[in-house]
Amino acid sequence: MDTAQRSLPKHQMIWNRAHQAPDGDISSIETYLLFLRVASDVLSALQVHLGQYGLSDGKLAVLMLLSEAPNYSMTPSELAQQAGVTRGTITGLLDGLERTRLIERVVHPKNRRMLLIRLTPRGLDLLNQVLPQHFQYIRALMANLSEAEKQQLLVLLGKLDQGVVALR
Amino acid sequence: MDTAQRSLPKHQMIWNRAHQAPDGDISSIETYLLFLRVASDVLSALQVHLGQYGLSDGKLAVLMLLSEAPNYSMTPSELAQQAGVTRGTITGLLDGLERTRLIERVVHPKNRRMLLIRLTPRGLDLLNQVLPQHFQYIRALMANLSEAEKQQLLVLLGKLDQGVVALR
DNA sequence: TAAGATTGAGTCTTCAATCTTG
DNA sequence: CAAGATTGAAGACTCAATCTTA
Repeated sequence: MDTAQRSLPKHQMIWNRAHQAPDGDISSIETYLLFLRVASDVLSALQVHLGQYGLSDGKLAVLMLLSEAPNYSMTPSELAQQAGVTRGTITGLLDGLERTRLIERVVHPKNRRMLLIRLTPRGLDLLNQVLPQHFQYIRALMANLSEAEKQQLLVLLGKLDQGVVALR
Repeated sequence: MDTAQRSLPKHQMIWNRAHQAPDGDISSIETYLLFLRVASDVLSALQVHLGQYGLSDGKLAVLMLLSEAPNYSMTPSELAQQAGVTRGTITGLLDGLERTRLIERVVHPKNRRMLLIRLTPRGLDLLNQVLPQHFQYIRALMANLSEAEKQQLLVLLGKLDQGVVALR
């Protein structure tokens, strides 16, 4: 069976071109295109899932990071670095989280250039409500894979990631 | 070896919580988190790669779709549907592509509600320059996977995608 | 000068509202 | 009214410029 049959028309085009190309390496392209499609499906499903709680991936990350920080507090820069986004992005996420009272911005006692971001009780409550649901969501998503298949997938994803890293 | 060790701090947090949870299903969560990380790595690498030509994933899709259309022409709605984005998004992509003269908007001869988007010679040239490079890029990305591993990955991705579809 | 945070411009995406034409 | 395209508002992201404080 030809997996590319189920692809988007835009992928079908690449597919056609690859067949015409001198050194097409069809299986790499087929696998890559399927990966792209599954990745964007998984990502957009996650967005929908978290959207039900008014959260995004980035916002959830901020909440989780704060929940394990001493005093439920960190600076914006620390959050940016640990969540893997820029400081500019963190500013935007914090604006949203502050608007819904899930975090507070307080002045840093030691250094007036910095802020301390503190998880509010309301934020902690939401997190404790969301996380179990989130685990269940992940379990449902992976339900079609056996234990052995998950281990396989782990290995293969590792190799793919090595390829990405090598191109950086 | 523990793959989660290489994860972002934000993933480490989920990881900790999962271990505390009553029914953690650790391997599902571990696999899901690695998938998320590899997916965003692959997607952002693609963005960087296409950015070198002033293109994005969506813009490349538009160019490819047009390159195989009769007369190098399609309507915005057709493009939206086949590229898998909304009509609003297409308007924005076309604005960008028109600014750099890769496409033109011409009035539809049959129906004045519609436009015809036509690939310019310049657009076709760029596409013919980009595509071979793109294939080579994909080949490099997948270089760590053997033929058998690519086939395995194809199967596993299919199962993961079934999980996503089931949740919709 | 440098570090921390914010703001502004720009991209890509969505959805809802609007305008034109059928 | 319905269909096609655009626009506007909003979120999430980047990078570069700016403002404040050290």
